[in-house]
Amino acid sequence: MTEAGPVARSTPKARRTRARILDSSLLLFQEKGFHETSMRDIAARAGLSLGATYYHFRSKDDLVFAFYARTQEDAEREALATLAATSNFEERLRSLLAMRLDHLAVYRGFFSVLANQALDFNHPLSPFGSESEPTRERAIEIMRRAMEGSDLRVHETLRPRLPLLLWLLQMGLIFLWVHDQSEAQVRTRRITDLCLGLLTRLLALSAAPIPGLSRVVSLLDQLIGEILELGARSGSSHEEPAQ
Amino acid sequence: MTEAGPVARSTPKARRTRARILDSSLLLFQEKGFHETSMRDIAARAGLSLGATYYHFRSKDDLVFAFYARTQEDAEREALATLAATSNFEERLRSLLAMRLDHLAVYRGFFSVLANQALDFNHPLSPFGSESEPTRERAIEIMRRAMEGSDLRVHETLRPRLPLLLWLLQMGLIFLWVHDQSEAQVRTRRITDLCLGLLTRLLALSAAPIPGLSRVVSLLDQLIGEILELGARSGSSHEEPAQ
DNA sequence: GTCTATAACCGGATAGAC
DNA sequence: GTCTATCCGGTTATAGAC
Repeated sequence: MTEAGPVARSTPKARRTRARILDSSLLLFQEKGFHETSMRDIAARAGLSLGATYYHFRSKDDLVFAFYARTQEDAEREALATLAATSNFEERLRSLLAMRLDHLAVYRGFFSVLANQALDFNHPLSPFGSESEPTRERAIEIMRRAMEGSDLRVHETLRPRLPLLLWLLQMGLIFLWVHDQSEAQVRTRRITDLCLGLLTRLLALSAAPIPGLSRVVSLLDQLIGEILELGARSGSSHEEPAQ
Repeated sequence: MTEAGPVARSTPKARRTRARILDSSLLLFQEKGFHETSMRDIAARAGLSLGATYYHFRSKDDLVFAFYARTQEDAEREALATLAATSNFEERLRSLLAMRLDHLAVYRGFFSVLANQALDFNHPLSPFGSESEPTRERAIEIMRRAMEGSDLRVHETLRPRLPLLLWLLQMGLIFLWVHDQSEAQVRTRRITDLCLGLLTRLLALSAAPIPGLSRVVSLLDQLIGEILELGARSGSSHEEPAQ
């Protein structure tokens, strides 16, 4: 697959034009929605021809992809600051999740379109797809940092899985938030709280001496492993750690 | 919103034409894939004009929807027979899940398209959306029957939630299966087994006298409740049981 | 080589005549 | 119920200006 981002190599002028197109499209998406905004609209708003727009962004989806990258960078900076505030794991996670949603709030309207294609792993736009890997890895790294040096208690088997799972939780919450029709998305806020309470209790329970539990933890660990391997070509469960 | 299924009210002739279009489209989807098949192709194969095709199916997606409903009816018959074979809950569920996948196997190739839009609750095609409610309710009812008269043990608070959750589990497995790149989708089979083992153990644990557990169960119950209410307009958590 | 504009193409969807 | 003609919007081809 070829370059995902810019078609043109970053000339100073090209960069400015690119930014202008992106800004125009985001405005239009907010005003009219994603589907309702045509590439012709975007080109017009940016004061360009349709062809020129396609010179800078290879597709309409590509605009969204560029937007992704832009917000992730912003979020990252704020996240690290948040972690310094407390070593309580639940608190850290709560801040992280709240911050992320606050950050995306302006775009919630057209974000729903993203959510649709998110689960198509092959779609270049998907946060789970290979094209998003760098962005995704950075987001997961944030979760690792949140665990690091916190008071988190959890069964040791699950610990290495946790950063990814926490990121998945975050994605899930974003997904719910996008679909949340309640006023000011209060429902998502309640759901987040419930999840946090549940999560910390379950993690704590996972470290407790309960008969039959180690089997459950082991099954869970295997399950996660299998699911992560789903996209790989072969069918055996034990393969060499291929790159 | 207007009628989802047939545009025309079932004239005997209309029904036959409709079936012919649906058959043609399924063949083409299997041969060439969903995206690669145009409505013009389908019309031609069915020996109709484009306009006539749109008279019977309001959109390309609607074809998939019709297909979905068709398989559901078949699956239902087989499911009830399966339940009679054993009263062991895990066994029942295992058969049900395996059967559903076997049933869909022929269409796995283009089913991935379904999976994409499945999570857009507003999309008429989504199994979670309001348009699919009748089909969905029937599928959930199957799960209720699987629990009924089985040896299932579970915390009483969770019992009423379970049919829906089991259906969700099934949907999740179908989703994974669609994306499963392993040979003959063996990975999905392993995942199904792991899920079943995990599920029965967790359900059993939920009924066990473990300190702190009732709080976890209650949180989980609330969480599920909130998520189910997500699409509703208002924001309070306690509303009258509206129709 | 960097950028822009015009004119198509293609496929989903609709209008309106018969 | 079925047709033909058309719209609309994402995308591509291409020609050429700076």
